Amino acid sequence: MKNNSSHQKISVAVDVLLFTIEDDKLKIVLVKRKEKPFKGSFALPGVALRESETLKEAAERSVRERTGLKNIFLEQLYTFGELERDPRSRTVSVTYYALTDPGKLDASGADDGVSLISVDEILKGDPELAFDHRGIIEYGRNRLGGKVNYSDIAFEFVPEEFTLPQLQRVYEILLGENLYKANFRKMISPLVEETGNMLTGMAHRPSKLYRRKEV
Amino acid sequence: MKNNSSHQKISVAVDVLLFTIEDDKLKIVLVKRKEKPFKGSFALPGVALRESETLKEAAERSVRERTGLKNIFLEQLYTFGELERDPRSRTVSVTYYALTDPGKLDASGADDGVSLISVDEILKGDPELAFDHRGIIEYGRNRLGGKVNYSDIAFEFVPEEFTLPQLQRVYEILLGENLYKANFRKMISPLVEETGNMLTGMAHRPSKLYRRKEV
DNA sequence: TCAAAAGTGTTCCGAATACACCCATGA
DNA sequence: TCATGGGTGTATTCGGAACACTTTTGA
Repeated sequence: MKNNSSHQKISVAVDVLLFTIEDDKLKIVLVKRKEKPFKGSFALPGVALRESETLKEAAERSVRERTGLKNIFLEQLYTFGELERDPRSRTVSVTYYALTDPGKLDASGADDGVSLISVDEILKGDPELAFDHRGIIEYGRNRLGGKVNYSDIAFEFVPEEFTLPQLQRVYEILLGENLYKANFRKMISPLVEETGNMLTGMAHRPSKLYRRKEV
Repeated sequence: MKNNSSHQKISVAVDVLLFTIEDDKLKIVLVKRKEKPFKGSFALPGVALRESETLKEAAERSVRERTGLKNIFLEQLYTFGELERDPRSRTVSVTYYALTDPGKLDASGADDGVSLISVDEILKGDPELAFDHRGIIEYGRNRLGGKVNYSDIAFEFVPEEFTLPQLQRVYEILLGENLYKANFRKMISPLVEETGNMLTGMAHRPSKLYRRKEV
């Protein structure tokens, strides 16, 4: 950190990867660009960092302005600073990833121009995204996969009350592999407690509802 | 990432945590500040990001300018953006951590004003550091501890040829706990191969020298 | 009464843990 | 010959992987 009297012509952006799971698929919130460059393409929701806000506050603002969501899980992902990432000017992008269950997202009243897109499809190249955002999403997707096993992020994708089969599907989608029911339950049971409610109405045995246990 | 025609008065710095292990202690390279603020205090070596360089290139430059080292292990750590971190101006600091064995560091001819300080001492509060650099080092130290177990970073702290007891000490220092010799060897043996050389001159049985095996 | 998915107990296996012992050197 | 640390084999424990089975509902 040197004294920087000469003036930097470098912009700082904060972009957010807002993930959710819907229809058994990992999806991400993208916005359609209304301006050049990449007009009409999908891009990550992002903001220019203001002098009066921290990085995390900027990320929260980005989420709030596009989706109305507040108080959701938000962690810094990585900072991207390649030279040609933004054709307009040299821009460093500090990225955050946010997680939510689709219920909250539906209820929050998102803007028009906000879409939920399958991450798998994006990584296959369809649709094409603005800037280097596909690469950023790929990086974030990998981080998610790694974090499932040694953190509690999976709980962020389900409502407060959830069934164990629901939670297991979250793990399976994030890990990209199927898990054995009995083993999953043994692994997860110290972290959850029954609410006493049941989820009924299915054409099979009802499942117990659980909540996350405070540890 | 919004069109940012209005001008940001935000500086981007790149600071580096250059760790090494010397005298059985984890140490970090610090520089003594010659200017206000925090004149005379130790600080992380850092540079102001230039328009023409990537973040990683800036980190490499920071290491090279202070220590002469090139081609060492370097990974992004975190980006710090609290409002009052730098009293001069709003500064976002993208941090990297670098690892090296002390032999390379000695041989590289570091500047005056460059010191190797014990990380444990710093975390205890002595010496006090400039800016929020103590907190940054604490964050980096924790990351190192976590990474030891699922990556190969320990090898970065030893020379190309090393003994298993040396490598075990690296693990122990990074983990902060002692390991069982036999178990450590079983864990590490798939990753190393004998060079055929021995380290002699000790008042006990000589130890075999190993190199990292390409996997 | 049957399909479908929820829910549970038990075995099996391999890796991490712990322990016990032998080996080669300098002094 | 002894202190010191290098080096190795084996028993034990624990958690994850795999399997087999029972339960409860709607249709």
